[in-house]
Amino acid sequence: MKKTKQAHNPMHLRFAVLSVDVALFTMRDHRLFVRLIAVNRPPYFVNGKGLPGGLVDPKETAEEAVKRHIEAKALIDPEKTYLEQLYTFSGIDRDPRGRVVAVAYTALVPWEKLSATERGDTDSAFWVPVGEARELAYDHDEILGMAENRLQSRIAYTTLISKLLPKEFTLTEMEQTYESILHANLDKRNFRKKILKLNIIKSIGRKRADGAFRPAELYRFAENKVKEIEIL
Amino acid sequence: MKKTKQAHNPMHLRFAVLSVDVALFTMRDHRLFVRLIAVNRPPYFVNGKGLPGGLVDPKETAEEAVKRHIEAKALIDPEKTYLEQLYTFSGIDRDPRGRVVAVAYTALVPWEKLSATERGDTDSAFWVPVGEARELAYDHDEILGMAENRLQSRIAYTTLISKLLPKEFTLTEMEQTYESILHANLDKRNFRKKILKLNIIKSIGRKRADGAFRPAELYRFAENKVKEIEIL
DNA sequence: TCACGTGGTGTATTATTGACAATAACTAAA
DNA sequence: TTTAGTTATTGTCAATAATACACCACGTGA
Repeated sequence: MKKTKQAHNPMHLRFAVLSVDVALFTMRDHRLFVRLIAVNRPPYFVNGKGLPGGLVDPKETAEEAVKRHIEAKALIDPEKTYLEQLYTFSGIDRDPRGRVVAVAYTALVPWEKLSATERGDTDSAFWVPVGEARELAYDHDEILGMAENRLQSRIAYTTLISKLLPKEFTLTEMEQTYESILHANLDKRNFRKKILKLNIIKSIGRKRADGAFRPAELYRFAENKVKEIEIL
Repeated sequence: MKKTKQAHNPMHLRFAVLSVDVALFTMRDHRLFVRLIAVNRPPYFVNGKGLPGGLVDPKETAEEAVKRHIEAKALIDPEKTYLEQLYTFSGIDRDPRGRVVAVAYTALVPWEKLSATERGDTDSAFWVPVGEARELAYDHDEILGMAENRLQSRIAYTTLISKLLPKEFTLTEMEQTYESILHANLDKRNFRKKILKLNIIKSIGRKRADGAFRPAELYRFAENKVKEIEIL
């Protein structure tokens, strides 16, 4: 009888506050950074930090909400980012303000695509090396950890790395990006052989001179779409 | 000003109806089946079918809600199933009754674990071969399609198959399960070499006589946990 | 004991991986 | 112009893994 009564409640009496949170990553001189925002709500008054996020409006999808909050909270143009849904966190006490279910997203953006403002830090939004982003508000440590794990495994069997690299890049940059995310060293020769055989990137016939040494061949991704291929 | 006003609305005015849906799979004589339920709500009156699911209560997590609905709607003991979150669907018009956000799950259960009742079909809950489960209510075709895709890719690089096989199984059964899900033929000798080298299963030293022919060695999984290993 | 049907195994070939270091290209300073 | 300094680029060999492929083993029941 209890169950039946619940099941017959009008829908508007059943509600959950729905929110989105996003782990927005970029690769800044071979280190992975995440965009954090200041959290100044109880009980996170003192120097609180957390992932950008906020509520979902009744008339927007979760993805639209993420984009809106990336713009408003992270102060980054959402159109520059690549979004993937990560996981939905529905723990009852994950937010001290009440029942809030969060759909978490991972977002990637190449550092080179960002404007000077977007690269900068303010009191309310700032870039932090992933390794130093700890003790975040709510369950954001868990969300960030899951985002990092997922990123690590997905770059190994998809072309996701293309969403962190600039349009034109060298093989050394590509290799360093992998090494930084995977916390591993790759063999230069074997890496090049493997990547070139996959036909996911193509030389654009130009070189980049970056100092007093041999310039590196520039490449770009053959497709814009993220494909599922065994890379490493 | 509009944005500011929204942002300051009290939380209880921002709501979404949160629901869960589940693609519950089992492997019944080498074919993948999914559990469907009758859907008799407008506009799905005539012979409507859909995935089991329902609303999330304010005091339960999404996973608890899935388990509750697996029991109540699919008429299967949820403790027998293995659950994985699939994706959250937040399309504004996905449910004609109003705004309903769905957290979709995949559930797996070995056919051998089910009771006679659970194996049976009623008017309101029944097993259907995955290939024949089409034209479902709401966006359940999309959810089921995504669940099937995810299952296909995850059995290739995790030990997920263990959640579809009975406790004790033969190598032939294991191979047929892979073949059925992947819609592919595997080489018997190479399959056995590969699986045995991975050390994910161990012989239990007994055989199963299944007819007038040589009995097959029985195996069981070494670990209960689903591990991420390259299998195929 | 033999016919039947499934279970179980080995080998040879090819493809892939992984470990390894020398030369090329360019700049700037002597 | 020569040289020193720095990064870019390339190939070989050995080991391992992947693939293709066919026969005997084992148990049952006629």
